[in-house]
Amino acid sequence: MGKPPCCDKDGLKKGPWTAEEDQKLIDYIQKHGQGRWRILPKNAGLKRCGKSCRLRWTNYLRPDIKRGRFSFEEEETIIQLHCVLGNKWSAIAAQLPGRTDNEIKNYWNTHIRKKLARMGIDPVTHTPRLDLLDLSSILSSSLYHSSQLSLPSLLGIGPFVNSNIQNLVTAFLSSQRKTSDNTCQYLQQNQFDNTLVGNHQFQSSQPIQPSAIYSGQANQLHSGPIQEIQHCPASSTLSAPFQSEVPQLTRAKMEHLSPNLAYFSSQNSPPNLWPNIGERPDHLVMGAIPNFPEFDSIDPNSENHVLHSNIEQIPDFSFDSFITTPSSSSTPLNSSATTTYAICSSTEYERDSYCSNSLMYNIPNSLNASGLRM
DNA sequence: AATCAGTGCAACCGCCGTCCA
DNA sequence: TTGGACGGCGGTTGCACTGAT
Repeated sequence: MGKPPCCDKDGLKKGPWTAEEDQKLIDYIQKHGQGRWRILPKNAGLKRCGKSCRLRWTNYLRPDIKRGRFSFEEEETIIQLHCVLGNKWSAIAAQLPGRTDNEIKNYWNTHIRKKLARMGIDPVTHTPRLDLLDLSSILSSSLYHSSQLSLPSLLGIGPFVNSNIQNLVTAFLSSQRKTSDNTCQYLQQNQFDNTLVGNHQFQSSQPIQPSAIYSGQANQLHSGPIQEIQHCPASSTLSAPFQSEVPQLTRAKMEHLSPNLAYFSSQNSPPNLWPNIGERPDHLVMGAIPNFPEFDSIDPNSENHVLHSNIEQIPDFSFDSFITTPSSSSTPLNSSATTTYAICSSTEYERDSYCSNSLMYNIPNSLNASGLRM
């Protein structure tokens, strides 16, 4: 089936590379540069296929590769980006200088995924496993009787993604629906606002247990600063099919974000996409469409690097694309999954127990100080 | 000391998109 | 327009290593 592997050609070696082969490859690339992988092995005197040479170079021999254990911040970045991008390892790797997509992929599969699974979090959706939770009643109640439903939490990413990721999602949703209903726009703006305000609450008070979100307390989480929305019937905001799928909402298909996020990789000094939550930028006021995705300017005077964009430039996203398949998991949400999040420590053991701050509602200062990250 | 299961990671595989003649 | 070359990507495999028994 299909064309045979390139390495099946006679005489081509497979398997681990020897030091001699490595040196030949390094010497050749230093002399001639990379590329032209098809002819490289022949010219370099290697009995390898070009593809193997390219992989060896990009994943191992490249001089700018950072080896060794992933740092805490790198791990956080991976988790957060994966929450948005999914298995777009190359896009994630673009945000982690010196790390290859292969390395990140391996790290995810061997470390992070297992940790999340241990915690009862679906590593695919980044949400607690909801199988036994009757969210439909929660959500239908929220949709029809409350204006305080947080769209990010509805999407199932709220508790695990910092405010900017939530903003990205909200912005996309806003852009998708902005032309359909002015009153909906009003709602979306409030949702966006709520995200910020809500996170401020989180930061200034105790972290909210994710279990609160998923046990029907979501309405309480955003109480207070949130204004009542009187004019936007749920049906105009969420289509009927959407409502019908609400209990299965798990992960926003944010592959669409990749082109936009890829923008960051072209920057030498990536802007901080994860500003301090809770300190709402002045110009992100009611009535302002959330800025996304061009990120054409960064407020240099603010610790909160505000991302500007022109909403009109957002590509045509299908709202349906944000509604994805249900969780693949069948494990019910358990109590351990909801208590671990609040624990935060720097010890190795606890790190392995997955006390990543990325799972907290309040993003630590260290995250900002790291200069992250996209 | 021997065995075995679990883990981590480099390397491979197959598919896909882009480029260009 | 078409098809081959090329490179990138995500998924998977295989093996070396490690720790438990």
